[in-house]
Amino acid sequence: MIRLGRLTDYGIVLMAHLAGAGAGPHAARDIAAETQLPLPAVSKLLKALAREGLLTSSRGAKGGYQLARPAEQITVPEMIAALEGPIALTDCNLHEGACSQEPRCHVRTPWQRINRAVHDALSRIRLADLAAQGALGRIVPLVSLGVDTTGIDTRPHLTKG
Amino acid sequence: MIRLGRLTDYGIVLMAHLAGAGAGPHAARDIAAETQLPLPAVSKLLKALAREGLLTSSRGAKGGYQLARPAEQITVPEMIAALEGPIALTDCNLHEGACSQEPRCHVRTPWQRINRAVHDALSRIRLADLAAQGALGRIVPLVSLGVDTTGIDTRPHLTKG
DNA sequence: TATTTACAGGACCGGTTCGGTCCCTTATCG
DNA sequence: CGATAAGGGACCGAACCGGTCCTGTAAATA
Repeated sequence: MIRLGRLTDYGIVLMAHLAGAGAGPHAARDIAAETQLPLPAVSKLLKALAREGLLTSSRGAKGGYQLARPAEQITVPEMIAALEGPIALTDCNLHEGACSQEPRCHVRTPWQRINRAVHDALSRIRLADLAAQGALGRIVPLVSLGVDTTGIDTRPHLTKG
Repeated sequence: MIRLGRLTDYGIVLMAHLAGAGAGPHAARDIAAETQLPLPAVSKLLKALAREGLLTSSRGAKGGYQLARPAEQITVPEMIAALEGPIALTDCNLHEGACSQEPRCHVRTPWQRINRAVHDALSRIRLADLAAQGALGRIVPLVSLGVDTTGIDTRPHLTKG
């Protein structure tokens, strides 16, 4: 179902939290407490985000993490790429020659278009959009957003047989 | 990196193959041979696709599978949903109350928008587009499609530390 | 009607990945 | 110099996924 790893989800929550918080450095411990996420995971994620250049870190007492750029200049694919590597729905989009039958595959080129479509769609959403405090805690059913929910079954079907 | 399961990839290849092949029923055995995919996997996938209504099956001698609808009327999200369940990047997009901290989560609503963006982008691509024989075996570098390949690293970063 | 063909459904297994945790080192502030 | 906090790496258990096999059932043909 095209899932994102849970850690990646967490990571984006952390980024959104930092975007909403004040400017100074925020300690991993505090961030974990405020977002109610497990500290070790938060620590690992912040480290990765800093290594990839989305956050800046300062060590020592009074240290912590903060956004490397304003939230308006950070896109969703950037964050995903920082945590999971680049967006690639299939292997053959990534490694040339990963698939043994690339030469005879009719579907490879279209897959690249699909990949691009997803990437473009995500690129239009910026961190600032996620951090908007507007609907704090408001739970909106999918239907009201125009998402197609017909025939939704929730479970993968391959496992059924 | 937002991956699709390999079986799902296979499944779409199968669909594309059927879209390109003639109208009569095609046996799983033949399809496996023509696509060079392992028969057991092909069998499982065709079964699932038939159960979900994307293919029709006929049993017995001369039996096999064929598209339930013309390829122009089958979209990518339909196929993905048939094999992996509905498109949902995070759990909270699916099950109401799946996440313990839904009430205080600032990011849930934006995630739904992201999800919808992906879904819409994919909906514009139909099976007929994938089956187009035009560029048979042609390998096109990502760059020429306008895909952003800057700083691509290929590996997930979380595992690094 | 007997036989062959081919789908239907379920059970099973091994490997990989992922989520989660802990340790030690390094740098900064007071 | 001591307390604080990030940096980096190793490690483990559990879940998921890809892959395989076996038995049952329906249809067509001779």
